[in-house]
Order: sequence, then C-alpha cells, then structure tokens
Amino acid sequence: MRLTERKIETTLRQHGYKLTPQRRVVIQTIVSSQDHLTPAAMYKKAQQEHPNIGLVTIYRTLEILAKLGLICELHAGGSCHSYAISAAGHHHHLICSNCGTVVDFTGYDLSRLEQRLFLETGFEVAGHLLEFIGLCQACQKQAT
Amino acid sequence: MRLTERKIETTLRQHGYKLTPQRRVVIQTIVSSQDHLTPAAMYKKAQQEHPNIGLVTIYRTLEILAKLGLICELHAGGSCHSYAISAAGHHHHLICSNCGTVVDFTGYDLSRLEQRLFLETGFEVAGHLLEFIGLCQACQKQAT
DNA sequence: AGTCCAGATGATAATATTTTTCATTTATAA
DNA sequence: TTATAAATGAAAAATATTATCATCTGGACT
Repeated sequence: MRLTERKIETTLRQHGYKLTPQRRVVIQTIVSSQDHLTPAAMYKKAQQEHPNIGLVTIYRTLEILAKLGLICELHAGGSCHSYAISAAGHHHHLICSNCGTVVDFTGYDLSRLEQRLFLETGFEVAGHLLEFIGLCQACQKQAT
Repeated sequence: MRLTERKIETTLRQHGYKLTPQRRVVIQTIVSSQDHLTPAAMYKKAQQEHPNIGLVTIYRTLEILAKLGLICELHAGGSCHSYAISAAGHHHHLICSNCGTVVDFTGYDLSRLEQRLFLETGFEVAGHLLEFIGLCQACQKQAT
C-alpha cells in the first residue's frame, strides 16, 4: 500500500513541519506519479499547479520527505537523485527501465543472508539496498 | 577474488584501449584501495603518483572501466559516484559506513525472487542492485 | 630504432546540479 | 488577531560533470 497524500501530510505535521501550499503541491505531484522523478522533473510538474514555486523548495521538500521515509530515493533506474512515493512498511522496488514505473514489493526477507554475512565477514549489517530493474508488462508488449 | 592490475590492463588492451601511464595510475590506485572512491578522491590519490594527471582523465578512465565491468559503482555508501574494484564474477557488496571498506560476496542467488516477481507483477527483470551497509569488524571494535 | 596516426591527454570553457544566503512572507499556536 | 518561528523565492555561490580542441603519444608497422 503506497502512502496517501493525507498520511504524508499528517506525518509532516506530526514532525513539526508546516503544511504550505508548495509542499502540498510537491506531495500531490509525487503521490500521483507512477514513476520516479528527479528534482528537476518534479519542478516542472509542480510548476503546472503552482507556477511560482522555486526549485529550491523542491529540493528542500524532497529532503524532508526522504528523511521522514515518506519517499524513497532510487538508484537502479538511471539518475541517483530521483524519488518515488514510499510504501507503508519495509519494502523493495521494481523499476521499469523503459517508462520508469516503480512497483513496490514486500515479503522478501534478507535477515538470513545478513546473518551469513556476519558469520563470514564480521560485518554488522545496518541496512541494505535492493532494487530490480527490468521491463514492466506494458513496456514488454510495446517492445514487441 | 578481486581483479588484479594485470587482468584489468589485459582487458583494456583487448578492447582496443591504449595503456597510458595515466590509466595505469588510475588502475593502480583503485586496485590498491580497500574502499570506494569518488572521482575527486581518485584524482587526489592519483596525483601523488602522477602530478600532472587531469581530473577529466579520471572521469574518462572510470567511465571505461565501469563500462567494461572492471569496477563497480556503489550507492549505499553515501556518494552515488564512487567506485570500487570489481570481483571477477557476479557478486554483491558489503560496505562499511564508517571507513568505506568494500567487501564482495558471492553465492547469493536472486533468481527465485525474480521468478516470483515475474509471476506477481509481470515484470521481466533484467538486473538488480543489492548492497549492504554496516560496520566492518575493525570499526565495530573502534566504536567500543 | 623510426614513422605514422587513431586515440588519449590536459587546459579551458561550458553546462548542470546542488547548496547557501538573506530579505520577505506565511502557517499555526496562543 | 497577533506573534513568531519556520518557509519561501531570488540570487549568488559552490560543486560536479561534460564538451571542445590543440597537442601529444602508445603501439602497430616497417
């Protein structure tokens, strides 16, 4: 389940952030997007709703949303500074290399591997990054 | 098994690239480094051996090495434009968040998960990104 | 060893991206 | 309604990356 606009706004408030029109626009934009967006792409989209919004505000808002875990930074799909709306709990991503669509999936547990790695290397694992890149169903058909 | 200087040089030649002193220095630098380096960090290190080397050459060399799969771009450890020497076959990375040390590991197979994802989402997976971030043994002790 | 030349280099400039600064505006709690 | 801490946008600064181009050189060939 992806986070909703409402849920994100509540979380922002709970952390003492003000709910400005600009932030609403950014949130709305990212929630309504199936794919991942760079700050620049975000800026373009947001401007359609709020022509005066500044690029700096985009950067600042994305930073906050990322810090609160409301959006996820993606790496496997080209730019390393693009974001997609987050799912509610712990999850991983599937990214379409053609259209950029991001699909979240859950239920894959890496803790056994982490345990193995600890035994083999002594590393105390604190986090991980797992993303898949490929072609979504729609883009596979298109490619035919 | 990490790639050796020799192996990398051979591969470069095989692909028609010239083996210049600058490239040797870059290769030597990255092979002898336990951690991952950004182009800028690479530049500094390389300059110690070859004071006249240009930053552009670093960028160009890293680009070639990455394209040939001789070095790996890392994401979980801060900068998304840092590289570490690659292991010989398919592998994944463990990165120390404190000292930057990169340890490769092999033998973890994601094809069953990819199969599951295909069934569930229709995605035709083409590749993946799997990295772990944590504390290496040495840094754990240090932290005590 | 000497010649040739495609490919490589470094200096510089151009472009792109991100962060800082600061005067002004505004969301929200009282 | 007011007070105020936080947020905004414009501009500048700082970083990071890529393109251009005259010059140089590794390595194939003799």
